[in-house]
Amino acid sequence: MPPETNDRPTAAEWKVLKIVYELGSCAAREVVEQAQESDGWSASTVKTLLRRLVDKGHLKARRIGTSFLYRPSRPIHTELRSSADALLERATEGAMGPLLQYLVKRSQLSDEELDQLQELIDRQRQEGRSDG
Amino acid sequence: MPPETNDRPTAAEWKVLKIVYELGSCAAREVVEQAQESDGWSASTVKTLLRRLVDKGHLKARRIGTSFLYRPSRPIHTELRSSADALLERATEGAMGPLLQYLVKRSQLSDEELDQLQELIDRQRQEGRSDG
DNA sequence: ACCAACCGTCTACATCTGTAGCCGACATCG
DNA sequence: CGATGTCGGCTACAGATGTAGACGGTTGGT
Repeated sequence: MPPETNDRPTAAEWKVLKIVYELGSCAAREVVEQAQESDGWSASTVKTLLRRLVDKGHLKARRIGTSFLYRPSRPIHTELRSSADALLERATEGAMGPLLQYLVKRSQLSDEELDQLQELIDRQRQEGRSDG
Repeated sequence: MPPETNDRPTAAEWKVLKIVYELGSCAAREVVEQAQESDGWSASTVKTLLRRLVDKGHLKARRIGTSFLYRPSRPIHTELRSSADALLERATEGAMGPLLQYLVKRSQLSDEELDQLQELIDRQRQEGRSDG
């Protein structure tokens, strides 16, 4: 099993990575179009970023005739957790509470998601009690 | 008022920035000590990072005799929100729910923080209803 | 068979990052 | 006053990043 590279995507790479996540499985051209619209990048730029993402292991490229079909190597949750970890490392004692409030506010969660978060919070209270 | 530079701290810079946040207001030497312990960085490296953080506007340096007293330019929440924004930009539709669960789990919030988050969630439900 | 459109590859290059050595100024201990 | 330790400043430099042009192969039309 080719090891999951752990080199994180850079900011620019994340933009195209996100596009691929949204498109699912796609050709370079589709990504180029999207990126051109949203960021004004040239085709070359996008192609370079796609290549680097493949090199780093975030994308898989499957050859189809003359071109490639790109798709994410891992579920987006895995990638996002990696970004989230950076946040956890940066937060000082007591900073996560307010930060999470900020995130929840801006996330516009659905009722269902709010319910799930709610349940998790209840569970956390339990654990907190029994844990010290 | 000198404008808040919007150049975000890099990963390495964040490490020393965090140390300064934890120490409050401190001399370079204290930061160097901490960083040496936690990351094995040379004094030079830490000094470079401090300087860059000052250049970018994340730290203020006040001259005290021959040396400097460093302190954060803004509350850590402001800096963290900036990092959090990156996360929000990266998340695709429906990805924030699970991601927030992950963050809440790893954050080990206090009962008080859990209560506040809870309240916020309740408020969010209200808004969601009236908002569509 | 030829030309246009398209595709991925190679190359380029200014900047930014990570990491650190060396130096001169000042201070501190004798 | 001289030796020694500190401190910030300057310089360095390899590797990562952001951004893109040029090129050669292929394909689809005519």
